[in-house]
Amino acid sequence: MLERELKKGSAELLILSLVEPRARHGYEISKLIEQRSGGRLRFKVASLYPLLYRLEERGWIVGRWIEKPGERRRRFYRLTPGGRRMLAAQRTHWREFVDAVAQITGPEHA
Amino acid sequence: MLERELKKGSAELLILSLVEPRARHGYEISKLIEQRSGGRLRFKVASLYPLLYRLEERGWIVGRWIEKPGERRRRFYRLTPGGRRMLAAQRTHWREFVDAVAQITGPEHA
DNA sequence: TGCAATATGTCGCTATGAAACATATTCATC
DNA sequence: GATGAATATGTTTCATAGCGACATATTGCA
Repeated sequence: MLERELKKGSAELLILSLVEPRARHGYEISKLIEQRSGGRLRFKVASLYPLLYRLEERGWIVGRWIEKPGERRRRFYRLTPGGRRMLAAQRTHWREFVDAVAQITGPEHA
Repeated sequence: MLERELKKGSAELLILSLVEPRARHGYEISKLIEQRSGGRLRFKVASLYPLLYRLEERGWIVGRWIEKPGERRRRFYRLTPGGRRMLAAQRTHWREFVDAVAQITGPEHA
């Protein structure tokens, strides 16, 4: 149960958060995660793309190919209404999880 | 990299934190996690015991059978010096990870 | 021409969480 | 004295998923 909670509460939360304000493509998402975490967090392509497909399968995001002359083709993902609800739930979930870990590992029991 | 960070920073961190102040046995650890998290976090036996063996293999904890008359046999685990160093590293690691997630998912980029 | 950055994708390995199953003891209740 | 809940530890098997390595293609700069 523990790791399941974590997975639902972290990797997916990151993606959903990033596509919330605007549609983004995979490479952009991976760069954003790296930049905003100061290089501490990094998504490998073999993790990121399959995760995007899973999120799309579940109906939380939808991808759309954008092809412009003079640009490589990119697949932009945007949040669906269902994805928005999921994001809200996962934010709460993540907060609770972090609090729980703090309760268990905290110095108040030393 | 992301999930690896999580694993190092959560399940193992919980166990190491709990055996820090005193030696504890598996069942006690599982109950403590459940109690202190208000039932939100729960370790199944099929996760907990193999994890304890792994931590012992790596030399971070050592188990010792305690048998007293009128009591079931229980295996108490205590933190080793190496485990103590690992715990300190993982605490820092976890803090950094949580901060990084906050940076990425936070409202400051909306 | 060559190389870095951009952009997307797959294959195979490995780690691990968890359901289901298994065993045994202590203690309170009926 | 029987029944069952709580205590206590363990294994087998399965599903999930991250990641290293590999593959492909374009843009733009030196």
